[in-house]
Amino acid sequence: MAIDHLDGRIILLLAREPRIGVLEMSRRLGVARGTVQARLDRLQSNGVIRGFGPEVDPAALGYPVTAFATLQIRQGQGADVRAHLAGVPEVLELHTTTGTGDMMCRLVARSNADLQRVIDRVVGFDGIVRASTAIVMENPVPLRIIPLVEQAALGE
Amino acid sequence: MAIDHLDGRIILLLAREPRIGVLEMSRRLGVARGTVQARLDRLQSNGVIRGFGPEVDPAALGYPVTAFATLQIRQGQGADVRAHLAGVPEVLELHTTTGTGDMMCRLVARSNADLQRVIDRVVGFDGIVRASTAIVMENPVPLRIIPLVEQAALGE
DNA sequence: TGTTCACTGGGCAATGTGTTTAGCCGTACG
DNA sequence: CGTACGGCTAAACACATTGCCCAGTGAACA
Repeated sequence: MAIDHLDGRIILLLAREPRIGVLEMSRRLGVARGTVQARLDRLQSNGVIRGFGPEVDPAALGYPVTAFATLQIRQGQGADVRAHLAGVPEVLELHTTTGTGDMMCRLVARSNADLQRVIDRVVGFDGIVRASTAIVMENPVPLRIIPLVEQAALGE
Repeated sequence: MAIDHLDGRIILLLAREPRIGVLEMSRRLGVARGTVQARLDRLQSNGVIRGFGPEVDPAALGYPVTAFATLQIRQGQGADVRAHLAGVPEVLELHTTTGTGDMMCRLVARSNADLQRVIDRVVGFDGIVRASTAIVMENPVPLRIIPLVEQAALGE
């Protein structure tokens, strides 16, 4: 579960040049091909590397507006609300949280006007008592993992 | 910028089996290899597909706790705060938003106790006036893009 | 001491890649 | 009405990479 320095370098290399092959990696890292292959297999079966899915940009798909919505749920309706939200394509992510809200989700929309439609669809469900939305203006730090990988690879 | 049905199928296929090659894709989709190659190149230069970086699970790396923090920033300190937060490895993501808070970030930590350390580090900066944190308990809908791709591919 | 494990370095056949070619077809445009 | 263009197909080629095998080595450990 803990990763060592070589694992870290493999992930970092993969993050920088995803299309790179195992052979080229072994050359760059100065280790045998079999080693890289074994490490990669282990990282994947460990669950450290979940996959290599394409990173799709919602904005390029025509959904340039992102927002976060905090939802308050009627007691005992949690499961229904989850199923409802999972059925809305514009809901990219959903978490249940502690704090003032009960759930928090990430939404995208085609425009600010379209966001209204999305929100209506999200909250137009019986189990949801209240929603408060924050529209994202800028994204100074896009979702990243590399600094954490570096930390984990060095620290351990 | 808009994607058609074939683009959608390529992305979907890639999302399901990321390690698949261009040749195998062309076989499954029933089109020529050159077509798939051309589409993929276009999707990437379009920015629709940003890359194929490995998806790393913070939990498997030893950071099982996720939280969202809403930050209030002292006027005019935005740039400094961004730089500060970008330097914290446990800050996975940062947005500036409308609404009650000025910024919103996603944090990870090794434990609830460790989260305290992370938050202290995050808010231990002059430009940050106030922070309120919501700890994630469950993640019923992990970050996803496929439903949106399907929608974009069919609707357009 | 003996065993296990990770890594090395090599070899092999099979497969995929990058790239180019030519031909086909529908469409937009002069 | 004809033509030029863009997207797709199909095939070819040299080349690199993959998946898989093996034997040997060194370190950790019982």
